[in-house]
Amino acid sequence: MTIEQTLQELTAQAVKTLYNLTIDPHTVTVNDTPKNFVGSYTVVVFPYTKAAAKNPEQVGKEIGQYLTDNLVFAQDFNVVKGFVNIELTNAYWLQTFTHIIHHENYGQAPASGKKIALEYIGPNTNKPLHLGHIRNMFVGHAVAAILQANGHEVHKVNIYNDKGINISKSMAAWVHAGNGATPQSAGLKGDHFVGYYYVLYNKIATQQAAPYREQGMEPLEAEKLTPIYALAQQFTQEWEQGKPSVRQLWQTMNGWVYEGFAETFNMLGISYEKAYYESECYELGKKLVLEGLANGAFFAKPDGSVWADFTNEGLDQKVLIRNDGTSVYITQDIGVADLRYHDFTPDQLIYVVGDEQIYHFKVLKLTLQKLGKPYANLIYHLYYGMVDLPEGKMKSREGKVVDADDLIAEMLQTAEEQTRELGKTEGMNPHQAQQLYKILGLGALKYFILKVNAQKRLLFNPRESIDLQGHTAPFIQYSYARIRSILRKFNQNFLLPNYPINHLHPQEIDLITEISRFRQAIHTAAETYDPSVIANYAFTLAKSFNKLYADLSVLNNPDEQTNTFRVALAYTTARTLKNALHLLGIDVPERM
RNA sequence: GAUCCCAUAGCUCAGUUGGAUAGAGCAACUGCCUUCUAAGCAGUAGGUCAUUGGUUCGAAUCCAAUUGGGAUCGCCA
Repeated sequence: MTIEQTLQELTAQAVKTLYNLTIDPHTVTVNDTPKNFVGSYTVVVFPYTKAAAKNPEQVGKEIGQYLTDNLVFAQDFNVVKGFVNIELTNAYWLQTFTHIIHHENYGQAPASGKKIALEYIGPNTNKPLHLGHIRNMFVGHAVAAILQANGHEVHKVNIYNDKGINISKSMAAWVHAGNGATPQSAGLKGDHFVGYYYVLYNKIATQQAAPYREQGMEPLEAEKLTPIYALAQQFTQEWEQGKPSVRQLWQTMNGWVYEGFAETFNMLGISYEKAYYESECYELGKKLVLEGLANGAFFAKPDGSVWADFTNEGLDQKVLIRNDGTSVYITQDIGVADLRYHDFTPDQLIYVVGDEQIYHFKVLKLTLQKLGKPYANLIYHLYYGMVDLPEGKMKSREGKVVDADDLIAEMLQTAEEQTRELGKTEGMNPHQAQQLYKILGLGALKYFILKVNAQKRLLFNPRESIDLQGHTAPFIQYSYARIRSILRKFNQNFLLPNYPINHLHPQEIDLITEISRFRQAIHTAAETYDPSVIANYAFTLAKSFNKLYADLSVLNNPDEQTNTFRVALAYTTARTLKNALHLLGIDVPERM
């Protein structure tokens, strides 16, 4: 039982004994005592003043006394208004700390038996990754790690939207204007190479559509009349028919893209256990839809298209198979869900996908319910907000995007410049220095994105480089590196079973308190699927250590016991910082 | 038109199941490196928690309305 739970139980007992009021211990509010008051935990007693028929101050004193009398670890208490602040004994803190230092994986929950399949990344194969994917990857990776730390079995999977009109557009432009070029001949990363032709397609289509638009036609309609669109459309149909030359070209261009993606994933430390491909799932999706049509879950329109009706659920009708018999986006997701369910038999299917698709996943869930699938209710759409540029939302078609690879390169460069400026590379060989730039640059980028609650929109200004000071990953990494430096200097065994320290410094207690919160932080982050909980936790812990470091000496105290104890405390802090950052996919340097 | 999301310091964000005087970082200003790494620490200044009403001992937090911003409602993905 945690100390909070103990305090809840005892408060319920106190209320029963003192005022003959029976309450559920879970309803007792126990908070961390704010910094400007004395104490560690605070019990709120306002709710019991009526039953006690006394003022809050009086009730606080009585309950405080009861708690102090009945809790071994209670040292003292004070009452401010209706708040009872409990001070705990040094013995409690030492015991807490001893427990943590002996548990390398403190914070990790025991196995829950819950199995989760988590989908993330989900790129289209017609263009390179951008800042939106970066947020997706960081959030997905972090949430997976956090759920794992909370005891769940997590299977990370990816989905490639590898077929359809957008890929056909890149193909059409390449056939139209590529002259047999390859990424090698063009000197481009594969995904950028294919993306170049996607942008080129849009240029050509815009040019060809100009006369129609001048007649007042909508751009989307005008595009459909262009020869380049006709070619893309033709590829799409021939692809569905399985025409070998089209399949061959498709495979080649997708192959280039996958090579490019792999490089970026590798750079970012992003991985997945299994990839699904739309091209391999849409037929299963169609089959399931047709089964639904046969058993009356869906209906057909006169033109042959297949629909689901959600008007009873307050939504619209939704097309599932087009009148030409081809599948739409949701059709593949039906097939993917089915495959994934049978691959992993998970207890939950998490989809890390942007909030623009909230409606899509609502419909997907309802569609699977209509099909009577057991996994319909396992679906959880973990959505994140769009990334805004100062000018507004990113738009791929207009080339208004922040490219992932460019951004990574800029971060490494920023990290290098600042590191050199501070003269931190002294004594490092070029390889070590490069490693450090990467740890710091990518750490700063990941932290910048993950410290914001994933569901909120994120503002990114490409003209202002991401800070390396303040509320950032390097701040936390710096605390870690400082501690590593101390440990190198100390160079003795400090894992003693007992610390005969009678006078714990308040800042030492603060730090132990902060370290001990890691378990709760993981729990909260997992429950809310929110990496920012961990990001903020790590920052608070680092700050707490930095303050102690500035005010007290860790290893230059006159008495050896204090040195040993503080080094152990620093060691545990570093370990916790490292573990916390690891959950965010962020590395730590030994020196910086 | 309908559904959903958001609104906290100049800027970017925290703020637990409702709890004390709403907190950080950046930017501005002031101190602190002969002692363990100054990517740090301490301090000053900065707020009508969008507005109004309601529930409550207590509301940034819950409810309603209003205002402003955004997303979605494609035989795009």
